[in-house]
Amino acid sequence: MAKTRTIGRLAKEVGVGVETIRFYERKGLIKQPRKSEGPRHYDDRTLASLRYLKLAQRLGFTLKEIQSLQGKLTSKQTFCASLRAMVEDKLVSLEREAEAIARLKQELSGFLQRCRSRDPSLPCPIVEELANLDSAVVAAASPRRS
Amino acid sequence: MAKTRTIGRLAKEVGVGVETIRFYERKGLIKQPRKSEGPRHYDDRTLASLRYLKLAQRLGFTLKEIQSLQGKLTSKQTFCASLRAMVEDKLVSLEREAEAIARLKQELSGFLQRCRSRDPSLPCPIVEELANLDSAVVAAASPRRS
DNA sequence: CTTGACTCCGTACCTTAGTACGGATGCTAT
DNA sequence: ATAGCATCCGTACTAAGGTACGGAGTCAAG
Repeated sequence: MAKTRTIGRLAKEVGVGVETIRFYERKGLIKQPRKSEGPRHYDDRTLASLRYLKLAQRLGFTLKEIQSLQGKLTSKQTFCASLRAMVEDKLVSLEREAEAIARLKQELSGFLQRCRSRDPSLPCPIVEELANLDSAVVAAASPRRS
Repeated sequence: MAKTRTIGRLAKEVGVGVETIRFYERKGLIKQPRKSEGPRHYDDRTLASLRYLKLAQRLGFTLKEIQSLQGKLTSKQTFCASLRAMVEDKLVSLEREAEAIARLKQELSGFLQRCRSRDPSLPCPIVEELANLDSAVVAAASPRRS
């Protein structure tokens, strides 16, 4: 039940690299087993911590956020409240991100639309548009000295 | 018409820092005016290049993409084609990003839902869920030595 | 004539999440 | 006993897009 493993096996079990585990240790995200003459041995708690970390990461939390949440682990109550607050914040910021992406998609689609639905005998309107904006670009595109 | 300005005024006109302009110069994104005894003078072309760069950035292009597009500036034709290809790629990746964000929102909402709609006398189900996953976390939350 | 603002230039630093390197030592299988 | 991995540990590097710092020179106003 209380299995232990070396860092290499732990890495394989969690699906990360050995260097990644060392990196998490340095960051204080997981604890390092005490030194004991030769290779360190990682217990099930550390394995679980790592899995938890990876889950949180998959849910969009940064390592910093995960760490600050670990700092809230004084009681289940405060942990639950902090976790909920964090998830709520994350949802808000995801909403904002989604909106920004939608706006960009709109803008780029319009761009393409104008480019595709042009008179093929005329130059691309987008290029012309940029041309007005950026005479340097145009000069480079059709070199004629100024 | 052919106004010139020092780096500080250029920065203000475009709304970036002086250091940022130097950074773009080092990256080869805008050209540096030739040295002329004392402060360099930036012309309207450079101003336009910067505005163009900032527009492209606002549309979600990285500096690297912007640079590679500048490399395509041999003719309006190839420029137009490259630009269109890039915008199309960007739309595809935005679509993927939007989907990923939607999935995350789903997952996090479900999380909150389960946490909110619980029997208030029982412990938070999410915390319990994490508990099963991470005995180390729980041990830290309600310390009782193992 | 000196203070303050501006410029020039190189270099270092920041964030995020790792990855890579290199030498020393330890473990394992033949 | 020795070849060949694995581990330990510190340091440096990556991408992206800048930001900051330090010293030196220049310019205009008061």
